[in-house]
Amino acid sequence: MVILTPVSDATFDRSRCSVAGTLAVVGEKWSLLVLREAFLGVRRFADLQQALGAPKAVLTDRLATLVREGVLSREPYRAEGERQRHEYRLTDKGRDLYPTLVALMAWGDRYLTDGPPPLALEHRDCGAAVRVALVCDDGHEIGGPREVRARAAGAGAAPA
Amino acid sequence: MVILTPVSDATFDRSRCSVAGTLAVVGEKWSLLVLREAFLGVRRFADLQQALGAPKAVLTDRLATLVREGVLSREPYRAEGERQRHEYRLTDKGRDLYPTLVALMAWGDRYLTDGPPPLALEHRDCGAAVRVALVCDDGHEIGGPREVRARAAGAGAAPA
DNA sequence: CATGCTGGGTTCGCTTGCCGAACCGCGCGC
DNA sequence: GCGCGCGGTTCGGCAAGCGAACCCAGCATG
Repeated sequence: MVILTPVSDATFDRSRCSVAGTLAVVGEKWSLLVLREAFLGVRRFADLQQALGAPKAVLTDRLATLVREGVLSREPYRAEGERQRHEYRLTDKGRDLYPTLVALMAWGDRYLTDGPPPLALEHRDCGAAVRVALVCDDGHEIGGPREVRARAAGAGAAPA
Repeated sequence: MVILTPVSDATFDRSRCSVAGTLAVVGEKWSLLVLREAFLGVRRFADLQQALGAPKAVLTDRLATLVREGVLSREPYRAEGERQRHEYRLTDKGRDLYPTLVALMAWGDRYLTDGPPPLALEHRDCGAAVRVALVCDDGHEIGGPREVRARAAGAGAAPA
């Protein structure tokens, strides 16, 4: 007897869910905040540490993970009369996490902050405010989850 | 003397950053996965527990947090000849986290999965695939972080 | 009535992770 | 050579996550 959730859409293989997978990469504490700093242009260990206030050991670990996962790259540089150091910069893979960060920020701006948002994003070309939108490939803008249907990949019969 | 990072855009007050704030609400382990299930229509404790495989105690705690934060509501119900139970359902505040989940999922679909995504989202009206996009209020679609400028709230030309 | 079953938790040890502070090592300027 | 500062690593303590065991209400069964 299989007592699964009675919800039709909910019968898919959680173990390979993309949300879980992404969280396995960037879901640990500090990871997404490191990326926020990266998007703000912070690249050096000391600057990250000061901006975040995270323990050095944790920061070291998070950076190593993000580099290993290909979200950041660790590249040598040397400043005027100093020894060689490394800096951490976003890869294309990392840059593609931008919408996720913006979505998190937008929610916080709306529900956690009163008054103007602490950080405003504007389109470099036209100066207008930037926001995240759900759209479908036919060009419709989507208001919320109710307008969306989820379909599992093995949409025939896949017992878990 | 304030020694902040030399990076121009990076000088804003991290302590009230909306990304950090949002993560304080949904950034703990399992929280976003609970919400994923919620968006799939899973509402009952036992169903959540089975779907996620999280320890009961943690799940209890996450649900309580999400209810306290107003992301979920805890509502009594009673099924045919059973005693009264509670179910957890998304509030509007919770529903507004949908783009965040979709963004996380999209990234995982792209970089973590080969082949078709485990879960496909389609527009209920037209059947076309759903994706998350960055747009500006003038209607331009934005390709990535390079096209965006961040401005701190306290900075010079900030209209209230 | 006593008994058992089931859903929704709570409690209990154990392990893992996070934390701040201390320590270390390399390369540079002196 | 000496000291210094960046970029870590190490260390002890605390908090969170973990699976398993336990608990309690209420319905069903005998």
